[in-house]
Amino acid sequence: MQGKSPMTDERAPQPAAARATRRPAIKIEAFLAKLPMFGEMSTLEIGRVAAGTHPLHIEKGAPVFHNGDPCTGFHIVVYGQVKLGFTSPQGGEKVVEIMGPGQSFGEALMFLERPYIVSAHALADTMLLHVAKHVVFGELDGDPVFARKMLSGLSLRLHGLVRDVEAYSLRSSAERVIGYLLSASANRTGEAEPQHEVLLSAGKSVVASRLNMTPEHFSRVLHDLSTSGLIAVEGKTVRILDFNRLRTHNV
Amino acid sequence: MQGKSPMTDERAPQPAAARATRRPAIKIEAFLAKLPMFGEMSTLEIGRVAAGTHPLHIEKGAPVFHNGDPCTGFHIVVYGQVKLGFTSPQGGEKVVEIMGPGQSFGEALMFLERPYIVSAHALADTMLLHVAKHVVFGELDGDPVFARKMLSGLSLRLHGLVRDVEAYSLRSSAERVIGYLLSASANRTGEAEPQHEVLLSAGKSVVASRLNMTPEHFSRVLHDLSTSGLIAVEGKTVRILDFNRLRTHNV
DNA sequence: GGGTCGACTTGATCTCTCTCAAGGAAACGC
DNA sequence: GCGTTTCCTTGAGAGAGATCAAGTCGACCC
Repeated sequence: MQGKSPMTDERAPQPAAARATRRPAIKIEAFLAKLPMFGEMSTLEIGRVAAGTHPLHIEKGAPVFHNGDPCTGFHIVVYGQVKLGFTSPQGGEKVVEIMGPGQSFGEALMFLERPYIVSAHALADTMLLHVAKHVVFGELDGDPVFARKMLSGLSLRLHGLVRDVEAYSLRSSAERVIGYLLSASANRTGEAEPQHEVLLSAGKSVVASRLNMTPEHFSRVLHDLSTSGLIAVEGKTVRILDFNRLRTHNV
Repeated sequence: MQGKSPMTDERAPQPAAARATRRPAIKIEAFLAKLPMFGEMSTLEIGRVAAGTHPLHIEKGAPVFHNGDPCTGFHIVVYGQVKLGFTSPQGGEKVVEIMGPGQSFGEALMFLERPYIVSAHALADTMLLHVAKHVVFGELDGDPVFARKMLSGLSLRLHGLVRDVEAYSLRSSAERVIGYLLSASANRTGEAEPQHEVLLSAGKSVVASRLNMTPEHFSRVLHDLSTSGLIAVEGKTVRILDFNRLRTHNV
């Protein structure tokens, strides 16, 4: 669920002082070239894309954009973390996705030429790249490989969303929590052993909202799973004690 | 929510006898050319696409594909109606989308090269066109306009799904029903007056599942709205009596 | 016409999850 | 160190919606 960071790891934050004073002066071209989306582009193309790109530094808690803002391109996370979510008129919030380094968001809206329907906020001090719409459209015209990658990217997002809809509709909260833990523990780099230690990708309230439940209920589910000896929770770290029983746990 | 039919209207079913004996021998090229997706293609291109297309007739209730089946292309509804949904191991079902004439489904899976995660069943006697994957991939390479349309199509689907997630998470069932009625009543052809009569796009149980609620509960909500004088239900027809009060109805 | 089948409605009850309200506990600032 | 703030946990109660079980209605079929 969490992308692999090509530049930095949000899980090992630098001291606040370093963050505030020395912002890593990244090489945009080099960064872009490592992303799957631009993976097979020529240096010429990468250069053109980089020219239409500008960096954004967003402080923890600050918005990247709001529901209703016009969309002028899409964003890529360099370091830090961004949450995408809705706010209901009554004050409720629902987190749709948590994006980490190397992940991008806002492509779909860009193609639709509509304003955003979600808002985005930084969960940590974050650096983003904003890629202007016209650059993407320009490259799309001459580069079928890029078009294919873009299509794959959107399809993947769509696939994930459909899975979410399934989870929200057909699974109980406990099942969603278990699913989250198992997928977070899955080794991203291949078929290897799943990790026994899982680090929650954000604060518990945010994860709870992502899983469509209240923080209170999330806390209780975690507690129940601990009591049953399936996991052990310590802060943001969850140790999975029994994969098999966790997978087959009834509610 | 329901696409406009370029060929026929599923809401005015022909007599069963006619359906069974005379299947309209449609001209594939002409049909494809009317779809937004292929709208600006040359006759040459349309011809190539048509050559990679084959028609499917699915009886009411029969499956188009199942969860887990490999994906060899995507489908377009010519006439009839198809529901996309999950089935839970415990027997529950959740309808994700109801597709009518002119609408297509399965593109995302095609780009991902993964098996289906939903299943598709015909809700009426239905004709589909199956467009082979390789044809799409071929045209994509040489036709940036087509690529753009494909990207728009996927983005639109993504957008709809995000809206669904918002509705499931932040809105009550009554609000979802109201939202469904209002969007079904919206005049698709422009900014004109909304329709006062809405025809449910499928049987009530299917619509209920689409809205993430049980048939019983859907029935009760409809009943309540009727009692409040906001709508009048007669079979599959819902007459909207008071748009303003319906829009602002509290729960 | 009566029978059967499927779709819908209505009622009674249950339960999962949310809400509200406090109480800890770790993180941050000074 | 100590207060303050923010985050998380725990408890008690309420509510939206699900489930289970009949019952009604209309369409279709001999």
